[in-house]
Amino acid sequence: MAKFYITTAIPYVNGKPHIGHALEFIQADVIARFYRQKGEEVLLLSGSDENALKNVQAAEQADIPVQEFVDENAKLFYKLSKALDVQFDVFQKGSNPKHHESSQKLWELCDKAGDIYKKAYEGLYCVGCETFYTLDELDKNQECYEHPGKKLEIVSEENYFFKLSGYQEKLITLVKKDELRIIPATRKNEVLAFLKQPLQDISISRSNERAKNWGVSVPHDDSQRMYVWFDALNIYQSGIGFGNDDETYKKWWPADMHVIGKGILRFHAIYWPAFLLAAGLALPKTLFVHGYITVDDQKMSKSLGNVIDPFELVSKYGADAVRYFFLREIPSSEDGDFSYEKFETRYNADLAGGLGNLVARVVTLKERISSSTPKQFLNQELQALVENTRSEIQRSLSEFQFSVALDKIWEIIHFCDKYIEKQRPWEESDNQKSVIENLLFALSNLAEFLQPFLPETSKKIIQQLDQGKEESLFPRIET
RNA sequence: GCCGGCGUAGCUCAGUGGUUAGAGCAAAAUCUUCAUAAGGUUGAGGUCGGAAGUUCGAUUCUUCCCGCCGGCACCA
Repeated sequence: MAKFYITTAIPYVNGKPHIGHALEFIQADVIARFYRQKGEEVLLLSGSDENALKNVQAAEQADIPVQEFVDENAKLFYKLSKALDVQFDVFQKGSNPKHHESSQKLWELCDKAGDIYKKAYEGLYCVGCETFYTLDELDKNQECYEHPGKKLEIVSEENYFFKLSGYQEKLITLVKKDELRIIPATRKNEVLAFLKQPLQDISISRSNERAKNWGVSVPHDDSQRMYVWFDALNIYQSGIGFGNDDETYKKWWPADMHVIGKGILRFHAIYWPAFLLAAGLALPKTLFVHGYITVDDQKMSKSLGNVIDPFELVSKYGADAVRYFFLREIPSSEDGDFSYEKFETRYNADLAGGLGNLVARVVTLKERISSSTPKQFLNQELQALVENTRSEIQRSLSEFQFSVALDKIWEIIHFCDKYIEKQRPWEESDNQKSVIENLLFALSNLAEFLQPFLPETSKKIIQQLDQGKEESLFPRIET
């Protein structure tokens, strides 16, 4: 049996999840469910990046112990996956001691390869933010935006560096040859454009003081903690046993796919493969990069007050409606826009009037005849359409075009509506029974196709075909 | 500034060197009642961002211009 290991990005948990996280969870879940349905052995991993300094700062502000703070927030992310019917097989926390050990192992492998060295790092440090800034991140007075009027200090600190510069050519080759496949092509081009400039070595540790004694300790040096990205990326490995369970690790690594947002492309396309190359480990096969979601065509932000709470969406419309909207309306690898108006229009047109209504009318028609769902089609046209849809789903999902796949599935719905109109199976006739049976079989195929996208709805359709009419799948929203 | 992408019906987008440029949604008319006042049918709606060029012929290729978006490292 083929294995398929897929991950979401590892969100840093200094706040609550927003709909961007929901989008990514849903996309990854659909792919995982699709492969699972095909019979492959699938593992879907997510987790929480808990070792970032930002977590410490956010915890301080909330006046909560750091561990407690990240535990609470991580729980919310996990809860979101449940709310969305997203099935994580592993949820690896960055504060898990096994993860710490695992990251130390990765560090030691890189060190053994001679790719880690110590060097003084000098930069502009804002005491207020407790962060280093580069000049272009500062305002015209060379002060940070959070703390105007406060001069930045030049701080120098000994850190460990990773010889990223040594991997330039290898990375270019890997990306060019699609050995590290990056989807969509525009993101691949961006990486290649970036790799045209000479790579600089990167700092991969912080002083304990600056890290506030939080995060993974550097092996054999108690005075330093790992730079958060070094360990965060390794959650992809630590969650499947790297450093503590060789058998499990060997079974799943390398990752077949990392699903990530466009903002963290460089870490995944350059740093991560370089760390793995240094450590002599296999590389992930594919990076799928999605865009960001705007709300009413504006960037989501706390200050604008337009942040959409995914939990609220789910409790208002249901998990499958939320899944449907994000998969159908947000272009899978570009930015997309959310608005309640778009959501409700989509919902009423496709879910209430389309799918839900079709199921209701067919299930009612079924009660007119004594029949159960047949095992095959009698109508050739319908059969051809369904078979064609099966291959179209396969094709479009291999290119992560969720929207196209759903569009193809909806063609079956439109066909069935027309078929009913034309055949008038509510009237008694010689072919009444066969028409209804065709529809029943069409719906059972529909349920199969919908399973990765709308798992709960898929289940309900099968149930209604079996047990007769129940409550509406998607009650119409009055606007 | 440099690099890349985009600009097609009211909205979201598809598409092709060649006869009348497509889909869905929204809006209109009409048919129907099995169904969630849902569904079917039909019609309307576009100088395919602007200008020039290549060509027998360009929305599709080239150049320029205008507008929008993304990327340009140690920040998660």
